Amino acid sequence: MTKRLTGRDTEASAPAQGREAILAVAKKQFAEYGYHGATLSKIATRAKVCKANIFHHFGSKEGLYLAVLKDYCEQLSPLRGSRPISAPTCREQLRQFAQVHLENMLNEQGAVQLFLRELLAKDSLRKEILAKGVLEDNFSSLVQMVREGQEAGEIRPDIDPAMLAVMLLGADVFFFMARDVFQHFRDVHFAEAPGDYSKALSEILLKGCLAKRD
Amino acid sequence: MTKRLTGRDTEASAPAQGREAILAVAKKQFAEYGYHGATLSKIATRAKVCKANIFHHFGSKEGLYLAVLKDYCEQLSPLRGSRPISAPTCREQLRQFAQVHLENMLNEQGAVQLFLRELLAKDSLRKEILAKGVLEDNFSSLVQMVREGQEAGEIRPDIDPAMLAVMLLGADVFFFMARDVFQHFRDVHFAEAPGDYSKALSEILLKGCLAKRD
Amino acid sequence: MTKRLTGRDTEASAPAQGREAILAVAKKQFAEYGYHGATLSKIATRAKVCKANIFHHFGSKEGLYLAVLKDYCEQLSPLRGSRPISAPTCREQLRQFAQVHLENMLNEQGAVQLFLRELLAKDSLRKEILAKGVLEDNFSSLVQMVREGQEAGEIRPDIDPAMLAVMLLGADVFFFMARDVFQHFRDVHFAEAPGDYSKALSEILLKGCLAKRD
Amino acid sequence: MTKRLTGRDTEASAPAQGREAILAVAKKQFAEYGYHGATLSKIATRAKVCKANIFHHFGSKEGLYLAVLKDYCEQLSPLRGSRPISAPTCREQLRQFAQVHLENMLNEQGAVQLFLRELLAKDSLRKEILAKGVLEDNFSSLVQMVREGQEAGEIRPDIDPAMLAVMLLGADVFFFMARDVFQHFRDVHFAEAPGDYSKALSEILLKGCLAKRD
DNA sequence: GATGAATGAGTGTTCATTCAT
DNA sequence: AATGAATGAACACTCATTCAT
Repeated sequence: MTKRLTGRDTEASAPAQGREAILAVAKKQFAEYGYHGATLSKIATRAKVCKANIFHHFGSKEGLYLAVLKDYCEQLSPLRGSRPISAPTCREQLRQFAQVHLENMLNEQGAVQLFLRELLAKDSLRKEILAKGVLEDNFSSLVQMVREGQEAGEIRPDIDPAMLAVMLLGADVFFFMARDVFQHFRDVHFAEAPGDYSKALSEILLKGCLAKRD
Repeated sequence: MTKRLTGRDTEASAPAQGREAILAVAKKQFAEYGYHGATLSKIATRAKVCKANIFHHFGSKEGLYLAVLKDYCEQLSPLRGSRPISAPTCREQLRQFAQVHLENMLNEQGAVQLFLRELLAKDSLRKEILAKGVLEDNFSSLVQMVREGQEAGEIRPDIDPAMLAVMLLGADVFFFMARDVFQHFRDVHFAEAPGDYSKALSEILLKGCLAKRD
Repeated sequence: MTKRLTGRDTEASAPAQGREAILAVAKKQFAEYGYHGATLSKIATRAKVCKANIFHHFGSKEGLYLAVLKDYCEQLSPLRGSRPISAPTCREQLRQFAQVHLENMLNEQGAVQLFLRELLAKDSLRKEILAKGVLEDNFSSLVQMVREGQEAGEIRPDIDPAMLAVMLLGADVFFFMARDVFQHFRDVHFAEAPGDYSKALSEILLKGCLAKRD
Repeated sequence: MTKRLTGRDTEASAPAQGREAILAVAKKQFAEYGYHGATLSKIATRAKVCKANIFHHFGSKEGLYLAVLKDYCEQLSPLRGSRPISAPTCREQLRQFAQVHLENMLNEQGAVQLFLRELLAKDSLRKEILAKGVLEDNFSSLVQMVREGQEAGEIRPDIDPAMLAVMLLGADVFFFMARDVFQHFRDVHFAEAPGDYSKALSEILLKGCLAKRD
């Protein structure tokens, strides 16, 4: 009775309380400053809870970080299905995938930032488990997609499907990381237009850049 | 006469002294653990100098970090010319570039790790100045290369040169970041063969992945 | 029940705990060695608390110092009333004031030492706020006292009341500061007799030193 | 030949060099911040010399401080004679002394600040030796002056000459210390007029504040 | 006479963590 | 579930000092 209902807090940006408030703030902090750069004091302050309360809920900084990681995972995984890839031809599927994937990354900046940082770390403890879990989803979807395209005779059979997948994902990751810097390059016109970027990307992936020689 | 010969230090990884010793250790530590993860105590211990000496030479942790960044920059920039790209056709130049660029990244893992981490940070102070300086070198080389290919009629004129550059660099960056994870993907066969990766990469960039329809 | 009785701590100099223990030690240290001469390590050790605990309670060295200053203020202010000045004639009131004021200073050596040091500093931030608060109390009491004496025709009307106040307070301050040195002056006989000092002081203030010429 | 003549540097405020430059800066710093508040790094920087050079000339911080103290002493002692006290009557001599003494203090703020700080310290090592040396000069002059006045029947014989001396010096010391604070007291009109202060001071000392009763 | 490099002990401060309540 | 007090270890940084040149 004395306890307030906290059920609907997840919807919208209503100020969560207790455990959830901590988690929400921690996600931001870890994403922005990395594991070592983030501090429990700051997280506690911003979440308007006592520092000791963090330990009550998460046991340790490491524990909190893992909870953040897990939360980000759950937040990321279902997204792939948010706008289902469905098109008759493989080339069209790839175009859609390129578009949707980049959109998702930009919608989940915190999660992506954290994962990429994890990739750069040397621990390899969490790196394998987590990054693999997130990457593999997208990766095997793509590979499967390409394989079907090859079986349908649409994609060249001498193409390594994994290679294609890496190129698409890599282009998106690089865009995500360097978009701030791109804005200061005069040769770049797509810095603020992810849609155009995705289109041009899939175009080159499909047709290559060589002029047709006849 | 009274001065000790330190000549051979430059050659191998012989223990440098004073300022250089600190810088060398700091480069490793910052690359491995990031700015916040690295500690001056550890750096001092490993460099076999007094902690206070770091401040004598670099003023502050920030100062040391900037010196490291600057040093990595100078170490990275001239690399582009280390194995000069020279081939009659543009497609061959791109193939060479893909190869050399990835090799360079793998040879300078510390520098690259640091730069990528910097890209993920929010400072934008160092990000712009440094990442721009390093990225732009490779970037504009590539763009120029593609432009010439277009003028020679070798590359499709409707291709955005910057787009091609981003795809190539992005694929390399992504390979660099995720290679550890790749090793655990069964679909991936190039994880430990950067040479093959570069070849397949440029192949797709040039010809695309679509089957020829005639 | 489970809570320990701490009641008697206030009475004597029993070892206070936590915040109060720190404050008590800090007051001594700052008074004895000044702001820069005092160190938090020493304060923590003597207060038998962890150094970090000081920051938990006071935020910073500056914060602790200000708390000390504030505490000394409250300790000093009510003293004026401790032995209320009450006498029919103004001359008697002045005699009493001279006596009581010097006694108070000698009873609160720590506070006085700190205040005088603060007067010699250049901050002017704390100087104004604090010294003013403490000085003004005594100062305006004296001025008011003299004014009433003038209205009653007891004190010469051409006397500046503020001047008289400064002379009385100044003589006490100087005695406080130099009493150690006075002991080695053969001409001085009042060094260890503050009572005599106060008496002689008010005598001269009232009657002057000139021989009566008639 | 290669060495510049440094002889006349002492005159005027020409930028001294080496030892003298250090001493000049150290005097300011010690006076302003006290022994613990002043740092050799700052002194070295401001004197535009190497920190190690300070040790070359003065051996240690303590050594430098003592040199400063000695220098201030020499600077202060002869001042009493700068404007010789000479008047037929004792009362006039006292008036002159009050005036000259306060002037001297205000002209030598650094020295005075340092000495007063020393008086507040607990070392009593230097306190006795130095403060005594400086104080005693003024003190015994005054006492002697008063004694002669008493012998000449000008000063009341029941006055303790030391007491009169302490009151005069104390009033000046207090003015020196609190003059910044005085400016914010509405009752005080002499804060920026040391001349008036000295006059009023000697007036009260001589004649007292009581109204003439007949 | 003067400097730059180097140092050990110490500074104030912050860290993640624990505990009693 | 939540808090304030407390802690030890570590943090970046400054101190006065030394030494070879």
